[in-house]
Amino acid sequence: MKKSTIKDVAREANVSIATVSRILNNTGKGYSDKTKQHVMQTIEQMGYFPNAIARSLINNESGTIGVLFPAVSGMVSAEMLHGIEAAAQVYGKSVFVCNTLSDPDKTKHYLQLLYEKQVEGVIFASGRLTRNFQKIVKQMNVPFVTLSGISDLKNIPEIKVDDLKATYDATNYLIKHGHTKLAMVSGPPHDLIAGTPRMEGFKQALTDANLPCKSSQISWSSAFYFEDGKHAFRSIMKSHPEVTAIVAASDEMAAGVISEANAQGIRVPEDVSVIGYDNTKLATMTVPSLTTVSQEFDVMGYRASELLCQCIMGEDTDSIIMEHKIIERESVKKTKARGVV
Amino acid sequence: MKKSTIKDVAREANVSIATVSRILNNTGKGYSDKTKQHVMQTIEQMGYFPNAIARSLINNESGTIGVLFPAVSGMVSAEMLHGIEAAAQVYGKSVFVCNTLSDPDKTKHYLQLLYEKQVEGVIFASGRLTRNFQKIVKQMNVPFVTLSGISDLKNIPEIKVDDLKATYDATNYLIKHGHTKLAMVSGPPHDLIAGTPRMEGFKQALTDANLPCKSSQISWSSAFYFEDGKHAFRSIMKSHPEVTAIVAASDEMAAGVISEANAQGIRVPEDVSVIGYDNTKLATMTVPSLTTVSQEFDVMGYRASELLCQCIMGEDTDSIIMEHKIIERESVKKTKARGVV
DNA sequence: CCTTATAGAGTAAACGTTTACTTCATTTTA
DNA sequence: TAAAATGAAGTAAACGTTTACTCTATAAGG
Repeated sequence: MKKSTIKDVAREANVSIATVSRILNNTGKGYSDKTKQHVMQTIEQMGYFPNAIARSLINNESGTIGVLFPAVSGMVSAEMLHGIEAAAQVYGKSVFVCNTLSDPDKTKHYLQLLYEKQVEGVIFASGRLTRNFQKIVKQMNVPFVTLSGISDLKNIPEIKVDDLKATYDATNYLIKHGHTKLAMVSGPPHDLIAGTPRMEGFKQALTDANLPCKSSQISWSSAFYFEDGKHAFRSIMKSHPEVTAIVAASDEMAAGVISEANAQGIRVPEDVSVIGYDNTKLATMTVPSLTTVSQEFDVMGYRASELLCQCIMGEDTDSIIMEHKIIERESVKKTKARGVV
Repeated sequence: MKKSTIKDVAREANVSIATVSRILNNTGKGYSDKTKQHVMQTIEQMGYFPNAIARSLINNESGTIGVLFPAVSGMVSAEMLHGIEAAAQVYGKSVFVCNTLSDPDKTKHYLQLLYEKQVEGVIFASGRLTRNFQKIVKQMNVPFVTLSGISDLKNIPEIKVDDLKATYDATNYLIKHGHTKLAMVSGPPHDLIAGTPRMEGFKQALTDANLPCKSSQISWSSAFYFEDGKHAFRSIMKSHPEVTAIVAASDEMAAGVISEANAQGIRVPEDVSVIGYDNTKLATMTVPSLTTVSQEFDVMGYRASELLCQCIMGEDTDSIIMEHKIIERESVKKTKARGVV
């Protein structure tokens, strides 16, 4: 049973296709109330739905946007995507998801695909938009937005939190609670998104507080996972057993720290305090629950999507630095009063 | 700068659009090697990319599939989506994501949207495809697949694990490890996907082992989250303090159980053993780490997507019951030998 | 050397819409 | 009452492709 088209409707209702089209688009002109009713009725009973592809072709508007993620598995991407989709819906856009696996070839391939599919804009999430992609991005000639990532290209709005500042604040939070022997478990230092800036924030906070700040106070791993946190904390404890507070570059790492501390008979927060980063659901599930820096990923996704849609409509827009805040739970202990928050 | 079309390429290369088209589609006929090279070169230098929308229109193949989730946030959906996208890519399809928020109106709206966008198939994930949707599904006339959900409609292949059997096995695992006083923390009993069958599996295992099985041994909540697990365990401990083992309907709930146990000074697994469900990443992060029933969501997503693409190509296919297995970690204690696994 | 295959390349219709332009009947205006 | 204005409705071109069909020149066959 072939799908019915506007032609079928027109024939069935004894009007021209132009009339049907005008009625469907509610132009308000070009038909009488009577014919409108009649046509609507035939449409209803035929179960006709317009073909969005044909529409796109002539209107030159696909009504779609593309989202590139390194990988959609993982809480962070999931929440972002949720927000992205929600905002897109509001603006009447559909969302194509793409998993680049951080592979430049795959990324380029997806960009081409999105180009061919005539997407009206692209959200580039959690990755680095390098010069490599400049050519295709330029060719596509549609708005791009980076979400929690970085762009080597000019004039691409960004939605992100200020990682440096957030980590600075996290570190400072520990200091304000009386801690003076701090260490950090971090991701890879060459990760310009979540590595470098967070490490930098940690160092600056220490320096500004006139506390010692040696590079050995930072133990980094190749990623931000649970196991990475465990290992990093283990090595910190070897080299700096005097430490009383840890800033972790992700909640997962913080959970790893807690788990390892547990294994070593170190109590959290009595012996060592831990502050996390991300405020994922996980932060509520650890024992003790995690004090952490909140990044509202769903909101970030929403804002990114919103921003993109506004760009698409030709409004001019600007980058958004999301606010962060510290969510206080149970993993940080006040050591001695010292200008408490 | 307008996008260049096949016409522009044709003009530039001094050939007809038909020739360009044939070359692009690699038909192998209708052009000489020389012209092919020449045309490819002009294409390259013009930065031309074919318009997939125009192609779709004439070929009547959109190259897209749609995925409906109650919400893409959350580990489970995220992993599924990852698998879905991966398989779709292999089959050359792009993926539209939709968040229904379990709202029937929204769901219907999305189905219509997907219909208009001419998707070639739909994956209905983690939800119930009710009679409500029968009409539109029929009209769409494209393959549907349910993923970890249920369908009231006939002839819709399903990809799921046998929840009843999996919970039966989980319960049995505890029994085999010498536990005789069991309880369950469950989701809502009217949830036909993850509620009813899991409770049923628990009961059957007890019955088959000739153990007492009163409904008070199951404490259920309205959802499957951490807090739900906490509360449920609390109420179990009130009514059945003798219990030595808990089967939880999700890892999050199990984490809640562990957390609550901790708060009450009950040791896991020494005093009470816990088995989870899902084998999410969370299962490795609890202290102690969770023994749990593995559902490989990414694989499930992949298989669902694969199945759908096969349906699209007209192959006939059948539902897939995924295997489950029990991942042994630290949250279950062997009480006394009794025909151990 | 003439007929017939063959292969390169072009023409134009089709896909399902939208929309500028036209036609025609009815109403308004002077 | 004739001219002008209005509004309903139709005609056909356009969007960027694919493809069946056609045309022409060259190669093959007798």
